[in-house]
Amino acid sequence: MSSLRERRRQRTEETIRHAAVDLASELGLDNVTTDMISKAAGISPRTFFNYFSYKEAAFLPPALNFPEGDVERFTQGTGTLLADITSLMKPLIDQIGDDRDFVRRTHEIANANPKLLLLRISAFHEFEVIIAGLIEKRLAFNNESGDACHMAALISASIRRGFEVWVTSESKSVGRCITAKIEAISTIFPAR
Amino acid sequence: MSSLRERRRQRTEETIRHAAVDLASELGLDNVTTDMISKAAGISPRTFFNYFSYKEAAFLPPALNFPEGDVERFTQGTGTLLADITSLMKPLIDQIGDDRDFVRRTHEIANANPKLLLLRISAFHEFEVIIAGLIEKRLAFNNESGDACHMAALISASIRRGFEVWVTSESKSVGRCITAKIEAISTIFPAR
DNA sequence: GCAATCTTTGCAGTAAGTGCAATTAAGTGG
DNA sequence: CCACTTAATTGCACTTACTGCAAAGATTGC
Repeated sequence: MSSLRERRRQRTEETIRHAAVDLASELGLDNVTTDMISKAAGISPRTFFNYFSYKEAAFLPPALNFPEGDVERFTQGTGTLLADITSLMKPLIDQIGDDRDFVRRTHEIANANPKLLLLRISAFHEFEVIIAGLIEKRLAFNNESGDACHMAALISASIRRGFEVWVTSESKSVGRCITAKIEAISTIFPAR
Repeated sequence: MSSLRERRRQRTEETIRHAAVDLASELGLDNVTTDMISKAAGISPRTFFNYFSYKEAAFLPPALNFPEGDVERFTQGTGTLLADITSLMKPLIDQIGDDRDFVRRTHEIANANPKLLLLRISAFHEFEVIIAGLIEKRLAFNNESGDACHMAALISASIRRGFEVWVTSESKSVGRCITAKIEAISTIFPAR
């Protein structure tokens, strides 16, 4: 479909994000206003709210999406649950990208700001609910029993921790940090 | 220590809470302002913020506290983990109280309001972090191994679901709903 | 290059939340 | 009962987030 328009839009969004994070890294989120961000990004204050429906949204990662078909592949999968979850996560993890420094700075900003931290936490929770739904579908498809909600809780907790390890350390890639934590589940959770 | 002062304070807080919930049940949280709540509660708009640091706080349950000594009893406990968790939860559950209708109304308000829902979710998450800390201590005390974080994820998910069942159904008590969900963990989680 | 469509912007307005200083109420010690 | 301390309530002015609307500017498809 569109092209110039869409690219401009994405570029502007990036510009705003970076202006926001730069300012908040320096001054703390509480001392940064949407006016300051707008000025730094070279847009009008009103335009900020065309891109982000609330101030904090500029500091949150953009929504991740499963690629076409991956969801079906998972819900109808026949491998072990943990292996199939790991495959399902791979493309999502790739969307997090390689800009580790930027992610880390947003993480630091969030850790210093209760409101933003809360938004991150609830994003993880929403994710957990989605996973629970997928596992439920999968169990039904395979005529298996089990508490999808519990499994999702374990998986989501693992991913959250893997992500945290990645952000606060230097070495391994996101993918390796997260898959390591997911694998660790199998020690207390019967393989399926 | 104080007496009249403290009782007055608690009474005012209750009055505000009820005024807030009454209005929001009727009109939806978005259509209720702090000015409206203040007027309904018979206080000045400024006083509202002496009691609640943000509007939504008036719709959240007051913080629950473990009774003196219960934490130590748990971290040094020798029963099965799930049984001891259940005992630890009992007094907290009692603090939720018997005013099921009121709780249900706050629940309905939250379900219709993303911002409030998010605050509830993160309250559960904070709770999960606390539980993880306690389990970690307990494992260390008993020289046992295990991933406290995973166990806490399971327990917190169970409590959350038990609570939800209670709120959305009619029959059983909070305590029974929650303990039932905690017990269900043992089917996928080795007893300790 | 014209018409439809989307984006940006300015402006005016609502409501949340804060800091401060004055007033009023409660607790305490004599 | 009276001073004195301490806490609670309030009014006021102010900042900031966020919205609706309508006008102006840019993009696109034809």
